[in-house]
Amino acid sequence: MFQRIQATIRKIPRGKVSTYGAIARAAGFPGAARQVVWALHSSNGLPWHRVVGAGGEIKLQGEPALEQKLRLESEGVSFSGRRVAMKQHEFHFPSPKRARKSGRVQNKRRG
DNA sequence: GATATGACGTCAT
DNA sequence: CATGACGCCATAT
Repeated sequence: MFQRIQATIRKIPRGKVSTYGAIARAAGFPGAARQVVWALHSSNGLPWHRVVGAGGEIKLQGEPALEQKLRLESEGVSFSGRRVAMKQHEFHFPSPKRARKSGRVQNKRRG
């Protein structure tokens, strides 16, 4: 479980951020945003600072909140007041769509 | 099993 | 935008 979530969090590249819900979904646990938190609590080498709340809002408080903002800015992430510029840094996880190995296109329907 | 907790998300006021 | 309420799920006691 956490292993899956942690792996998902690690996929977040630098200069990008994601939300608890999105991570949970990408990990395969829609609605398990709280579990993402637990995964973060696990003292691992996870890029926790790249995880923010819905709308790019930093859910931390006090010093940790400042730390995350500092770390993100250090990666080139811009802020809109006290929130992350999601429109520029929201990381979209790769959809689990069956990848076509031979560059084969999917059944394209006449449009 | 029940209760309490937690870096959440969404809706209603 | 701020506050209140509910839903969600694993963990700890």
